[in-house]
Amino acid sequence: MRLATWNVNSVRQRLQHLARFCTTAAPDVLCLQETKVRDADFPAHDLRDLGYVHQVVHGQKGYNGVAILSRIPFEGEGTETWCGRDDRRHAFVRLPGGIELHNFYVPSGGPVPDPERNEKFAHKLQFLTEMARWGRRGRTAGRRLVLMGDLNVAPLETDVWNHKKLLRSVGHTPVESEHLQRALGDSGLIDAARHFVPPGEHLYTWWGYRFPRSLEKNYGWRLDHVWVSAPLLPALHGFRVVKETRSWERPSDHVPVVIEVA
DNA sequence: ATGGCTCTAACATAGAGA
Repeated sequence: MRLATWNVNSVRQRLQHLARFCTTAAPDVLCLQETKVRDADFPAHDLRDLGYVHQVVHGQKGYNGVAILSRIPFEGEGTETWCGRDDRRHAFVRLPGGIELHNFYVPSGGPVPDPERNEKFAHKLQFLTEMARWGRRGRTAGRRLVLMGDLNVAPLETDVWNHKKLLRSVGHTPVESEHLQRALGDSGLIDAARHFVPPGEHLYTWWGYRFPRSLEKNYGWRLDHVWVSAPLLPALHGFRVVKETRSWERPSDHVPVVIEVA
């Protein structure tokens, strides 16, 4: 079974790219973030035509929004809200074989990495704290679980193109990295990317629009993550960042991440 | 210290992304 995650930065703007990606990479299940559309306007038919007839859609007008698209029937599905808000940032399904798949979109955190001065940064830290608590509740022990999505934190030095330069930039501050690593550690989940790509090697999934020629200069960040539980690790056979989508015409700033689970 | 670019909502520009 092939699972993918992709922050598409508007599902309606990215339909051609989704068709191209799904035709070539052929994921069985695809987690989307930043769909930016209310459920009534979600392009369900276009995605059904690509073979993704099973869909969990959890969106809102203009911002946020997650969806899980699948060729494989779900055995269960749901959504959750976080930090006492109605933001659409989390959906999950149960797949055949008892695999629990969670799709997350963590808040970006605004421009200033100070929770006293920036409410969005405080919200981000609170979200990561709630994630750590959520993962701890015996949710992962002995279970076949995959957590994937745009977690909006690049926790390792090699997860950004210039560690020293970006230490005070939101997404790579020590407090965010600590929060993310705590959520990972407390959950007992394994960072699938770093299972395949050693921590000493640079690895990115996002190249910003605003920095001139960020892709050509490879000024990237690893913001999109896949975590798997220990019982699934023997079945985890492949990991790939599909960087080429970033050079397609009018791309998302994020690229897909794909794993294979036997 | 700031903005760079892209998208949405709604029709000119402002907010969000990270």
